[in-house]
Amino acid sequence: MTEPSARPTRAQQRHRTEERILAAARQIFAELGYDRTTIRAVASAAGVDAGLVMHYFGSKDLLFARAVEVPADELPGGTSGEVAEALLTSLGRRLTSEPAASLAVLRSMLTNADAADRYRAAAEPQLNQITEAIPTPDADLRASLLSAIVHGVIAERYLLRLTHLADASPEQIIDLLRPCFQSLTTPPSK
Amino acid sequence: MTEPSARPTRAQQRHRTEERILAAARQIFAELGYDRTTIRAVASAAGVDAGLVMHYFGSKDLLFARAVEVPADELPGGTSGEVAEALLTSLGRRLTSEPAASLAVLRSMLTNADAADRYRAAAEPQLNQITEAIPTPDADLRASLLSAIVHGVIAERYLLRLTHLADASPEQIIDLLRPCFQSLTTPPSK
DNA sequence: GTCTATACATTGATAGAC
DNA sequence: GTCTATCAATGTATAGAC
Repeated sequence: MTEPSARPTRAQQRHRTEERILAAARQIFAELGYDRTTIRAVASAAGVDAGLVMHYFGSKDLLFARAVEVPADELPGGTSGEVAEALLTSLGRRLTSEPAASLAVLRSMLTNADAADRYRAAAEPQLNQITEAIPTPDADLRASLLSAIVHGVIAERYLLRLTHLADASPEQIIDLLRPCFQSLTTPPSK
Repeated sequence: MTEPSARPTRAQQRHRTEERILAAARQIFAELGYDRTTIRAVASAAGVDAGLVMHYFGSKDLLFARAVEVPADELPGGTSGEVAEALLTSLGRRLTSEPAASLAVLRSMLTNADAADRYRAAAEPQLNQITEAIPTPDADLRASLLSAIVHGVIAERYLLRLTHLADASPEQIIDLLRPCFQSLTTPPSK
């Protein structure tokens, strides 16, 4: 037993550089997507060597996996109307400060099978929860459409930067989408 | 002047192989995206050599440009209600038989600046036409949201293959989205 | 016109020095 | 623990033979 209050240079130092590498990876993956991101670029941004990154994470795939792993955000269920509003607030949160990890997945989604799987895995519990709250036979399709809308808006705002979408305030976007979400979460009035 | 009815092996033969290469390129770009698509794979799929592809198109970028160039589909304008319905029919058409060129652009959009520009260029006239038909100050934002929804649905159906979205019939999707589109194209009833 | 051979750069990954 | 040196593979692009 060495003194417990001493600075543990070993594991602590490693953990710090590991976090630094992960932060750099998240940012670059989000900017360039999976394919265009190189180990060298990540290492350089983190101020370390490329070999060290490999030494820590084993491969580019594993680095990507570690960089984008994120606890699925909680989405409270409830009645159909409540779910619609919860989805809107969730969207609002993601429209104000979107974590780099989600953007990395979004951008890599279409070119990396791993990213696509991650996206699906993250979306599935959300989809199920939404599905349960919608009292129609086509609830699963409605939930999928809601998911598609959310991700379409985020993608075109953050990744594609369509001007009008990028400039608008989250509140404005949410207000415009509210009728959409309500119509999708409630059965036809017929 | 050689006999006009003879088979012009020169230009005609070239044109045929060029078209074969372009068809192969469209398909592979749509499947793999810009980055993962290699000249070699395109050449192989077209039954020719990689050098020939370079000889014809000059570079990978130019090949991509030629492969995905497509006349912007006409979107008739009109009143806000008519535009909503026109958008839905347009979406329905793209949900039944989507040309490979559009999918190639969609998949490459997030990783290739060229593809992103092409996407914007193709979307802009549509956006303007929609904007003009909506009689509200935030018409441009509404148009952008409509665009985001359309592309979100297409991306998750064709590229990500979310099961419920991939299995649903175009009519079912359109019917569910109709209220959304109407609420976005018409001013608040207030 | 079409294909072969190859130059040149870049990348992911490995082994070993400090 | 961190970095240098290097390997092997891949991909774009070029030059030239047939």
